[in-house]
Amino acid sequence: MKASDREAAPAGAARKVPTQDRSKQRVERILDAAADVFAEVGIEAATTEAIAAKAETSIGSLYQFFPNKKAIFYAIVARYAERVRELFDYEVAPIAGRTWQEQIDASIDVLYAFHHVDAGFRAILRNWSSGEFLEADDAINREFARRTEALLEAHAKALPAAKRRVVAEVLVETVSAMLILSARRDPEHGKLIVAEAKAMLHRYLEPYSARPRGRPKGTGKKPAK
Amino acid sequence: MKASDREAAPAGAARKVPTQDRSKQRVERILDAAADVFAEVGIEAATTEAIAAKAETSIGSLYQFFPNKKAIFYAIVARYAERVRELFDYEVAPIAGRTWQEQIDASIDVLYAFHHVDAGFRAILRNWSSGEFLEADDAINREFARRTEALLEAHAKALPAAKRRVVAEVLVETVSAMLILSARRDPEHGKLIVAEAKAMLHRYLEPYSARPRGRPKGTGKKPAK
DNA sequence: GTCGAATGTGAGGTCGCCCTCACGTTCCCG
DNA sequence: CGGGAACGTGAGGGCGACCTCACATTCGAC
Repeated sequence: MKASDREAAPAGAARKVPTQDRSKQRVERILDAAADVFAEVGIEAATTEAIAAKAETSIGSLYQFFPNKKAIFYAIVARYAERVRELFDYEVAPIAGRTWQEQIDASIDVLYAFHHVDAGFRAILRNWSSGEFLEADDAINREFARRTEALLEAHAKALPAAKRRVVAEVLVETVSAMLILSARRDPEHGKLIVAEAKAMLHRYLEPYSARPRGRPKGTGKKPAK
Repeated sequence: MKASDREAAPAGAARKVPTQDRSKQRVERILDAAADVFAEVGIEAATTEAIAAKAETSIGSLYQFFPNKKAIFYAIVARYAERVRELFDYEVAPIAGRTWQEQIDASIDVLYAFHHVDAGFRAILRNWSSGEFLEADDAINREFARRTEALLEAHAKALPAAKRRVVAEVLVETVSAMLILSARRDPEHGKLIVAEAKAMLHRYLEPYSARPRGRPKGTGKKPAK
């Protein structure tokens, strides 16, 4: 990807949309391969030839469905964003009977597993370079943050509405950073990091949490204020 | 920078070292220009021609002192690492009479200012792509973490030695993430983020801090354990 | 002032990468 | 089974980026 591509096709310019099953699968294979290649060598250094090769198809096919490399990138981002949305809606949604600490821990565990299942994900999510791509990263995290705000509204009764946005941003960005850090270390140490991150967030959010007095689980210590 | 550069000169291969003042200044100008260009368009998309143009010199001169683009990149990383070391040694070092909370706040403020003074810094520090460059980023943060460990040893008496490394890593990575996030937002909102980050770290570190009982500033609540 | 070394220059060689296009293959509908 | 549409292929055009090299300029010691 060269600097001069800056003004290339907007996102998914005029191209065939696959109608047959065969080609739908091919498109999926291309996306999978692209995610792998991006993760391995970086987005800019990834070549369409390498992607096609890994997808076991020809460049011609690749360019039949994607107008250019950028479009492939954005298609992957869209796919990830969709997965993240689903994850949030089905896995991170609050479960009745959980304490908010358990809720946090469970959410982090879910995201941790997601990061580790799809090696491309964590690479794509953060490890790109120029401003244009950072936009996409930020967009995903903003979406995260928006949904986190909703969770805060439900759970963190002691948190004034005006501060919700900042707190949500800080939370999302911290969790992202911790998961990425943890993925960079060996699994054992990575788990320590995740555990420590959980502890940090517990202590951070404690003053914001609604505190129905006299919970049986409580340690007996009083809330900070 | 193409994928095939992977095996290029190790870092600073055989090249003239500047002996005259004129050329020393030129090398500095090239590094400054390169930092700017990297920050603007990303590392991979940056071209040696653009760097030379911004440094108001010719490509020929550039290649007289640097064997290839990678070498320029690593020279910048080394320069930044050096500045960060100095920052840590002279600005983040503990000051007698400060509470540990004040120490944290002051350190973050110093790093915040550093990030904002040198626009290239924050861009370089995180926004690069392929694995090779991530190495360099991680290396800098490991160095940060090592020095933070030393600070923890001095300040966080309640923190067992075995946990120091994880805590230092979590701290460094969190601060990095928060500063980068804050730089992505407009300055006003950015300051809110920094303030919130400080609050988070205060609460996080509280149980680890040495707690000479009966401090006048204390809220009276007992540490979590 | 003289001369050799250090430094500066930029047109152009070379190469890798993006993407096209003309042609071959598979699918599907009646 | 026939024909048209969808799909698949890969050699190669074109372009831009890295880096070289032959030559020009400046520096500094004597």
